[in-house]
Amino acid sequence: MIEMLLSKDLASRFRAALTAAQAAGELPAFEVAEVPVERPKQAGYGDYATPVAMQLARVARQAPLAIAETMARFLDVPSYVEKIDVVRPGYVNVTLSARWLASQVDEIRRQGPAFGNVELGQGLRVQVEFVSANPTGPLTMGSGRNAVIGDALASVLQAAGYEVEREYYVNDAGSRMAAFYASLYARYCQALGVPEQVPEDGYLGQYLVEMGEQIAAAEGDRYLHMPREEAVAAIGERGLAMVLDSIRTDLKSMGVVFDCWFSERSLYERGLFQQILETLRQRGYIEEREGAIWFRATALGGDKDEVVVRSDGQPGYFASDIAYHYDKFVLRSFDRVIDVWGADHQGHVPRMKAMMRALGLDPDRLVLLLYQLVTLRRGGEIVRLSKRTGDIITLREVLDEIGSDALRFFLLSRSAESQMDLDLELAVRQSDENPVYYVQYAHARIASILRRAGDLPFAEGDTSLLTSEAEQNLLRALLRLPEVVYQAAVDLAPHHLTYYAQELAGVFHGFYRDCRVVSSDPADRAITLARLKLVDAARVVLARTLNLMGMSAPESM
RNA sequence: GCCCCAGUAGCUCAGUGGACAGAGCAGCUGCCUUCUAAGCAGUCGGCCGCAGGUUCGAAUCCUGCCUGGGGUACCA
Repeated sequence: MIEMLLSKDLASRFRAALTAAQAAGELPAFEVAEVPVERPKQAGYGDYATPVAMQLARVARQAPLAIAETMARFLDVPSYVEKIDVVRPGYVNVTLSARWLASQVDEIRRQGPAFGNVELGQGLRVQVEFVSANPTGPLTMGSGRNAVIGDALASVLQAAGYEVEREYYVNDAGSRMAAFYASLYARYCQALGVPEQVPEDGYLGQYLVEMGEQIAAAEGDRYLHMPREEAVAAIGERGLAMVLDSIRTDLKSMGVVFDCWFSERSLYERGLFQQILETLRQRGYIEEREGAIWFRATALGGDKDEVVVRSDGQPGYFASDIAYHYDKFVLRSFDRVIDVWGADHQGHVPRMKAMMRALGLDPDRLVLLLYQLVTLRRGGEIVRLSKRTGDIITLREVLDEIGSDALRFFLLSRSAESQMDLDLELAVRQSDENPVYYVQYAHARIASILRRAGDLPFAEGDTSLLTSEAEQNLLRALLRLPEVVYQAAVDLAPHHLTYYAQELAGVFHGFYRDCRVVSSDPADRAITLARLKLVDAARVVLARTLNLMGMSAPESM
């Protein structure tokens, strides 16, 4: 069974201590809220601390220090704690027992790849829908950030005890696709020497020229003999399949694999959209105006109404979104859905929330996770991106240049709401100094030590020998993973993993400096076995951390 | 105009109510006979955009302003 997080356990013990002190008449009656337990930034203040006494000073009408002392006196001190200190303004500091810390080596090794899991989700079903780029061309760097955030978030939520499904929403309907089909048709014609213009709002990228040539080479001019509309549709289908195939390939080479590819078009083919539209109409959330059909978002807290069916009779993107989210929540009954969106879609958030209300669903079950866009530079020069004009840096190009591990780490290492600059020249030039190698190198070092150990029976190692500062620091760092997973899952912020990974690697490198592990001196046998066991536990934790980030854990570098 | 995100070390960014504000890169000084120097140790570097306010305590919360990015009713 997975143990409770120490910080949560301590919080409840502090709370119980306050209540007990009240019952004993040593503290006045007041509402005891949740007790904050934090990790002191400064060394020397222990492993955990609570400032709760300062917060209670006013309501308890006592000096913070007195409250802290009283609370400490009534505290049921758990076996993993070495000592409790009450200090200066009113902090209560908790120091973990060295012996208990060392004993966790066995616990980590016992849990293996499951170490780091926490019970937060309790089996709740969560869908993470991400990437979902229009299949009109190759994936861009923006989709790369989306993929990395979505995939790592899904992994973190799984580790936190949720039942997670990864989904890609294929926008295979609508006006953008029509423009794509017409553009590809034009390129196909041009490849055969037939003059045909790419439409005004079409896609100008070079990749479409190549696709047109490929189709011409494979099929000859047979599409030219069809009625034009039929030919555009047939070539479009073919182009869609080609693009989806390349998208799938690119994502797979980043280690991103989806459980479900959901077709937008299917929402219409199944009649689901028409059905939901009727439901909303009956509920009074639909009205016709200026020849279009509108969703009355303003009646449900939205900032403005939204067109569902345009005056030309074509359903807009929002029409699909309504049916799609009905399908997610009602037909597939996900408890929670997280849509990962670029910040350029932020304007839709209020209407999505309004839509949830219109469907009779709790808006909080839908989370729109927005990430700011990536600004690409080449040597300081901003590279403007547009799939339509064809001025793009593809995800594939960057992957080929710096590799999946480095790209994932880089794109994951900033919080979603922070805009980020990626200088392509720098990314390539600094690749040797990239933190990704720092972290992976620690894993390779561990593997090297374990190889050196040969068949030494370190499973027999006596962990109580692991008392030095370097060993204890490493133990503390290893035990932080569950807390990091917990926090990343609560905040929906997988970037915490990258900072933890660097810290863990740093602590390990320090341990490596201070502690010779494999000694040839027979007198050192006991400490060698104990340290090998610790190193093996470090391997487990570092590998899990890399795995959660979707990165490889190399045995050698 | 209005709405959203950001503004923290030379650069890229963590930290969003608690103890002297952190990391990586860049700069400077040292460390390889010994399990991988893609490493380690040290050092330099900050009116946390500006001005008020709330609080025992503010980079963190509130108000106003400045700067950058994004959005803003029939594109997605």
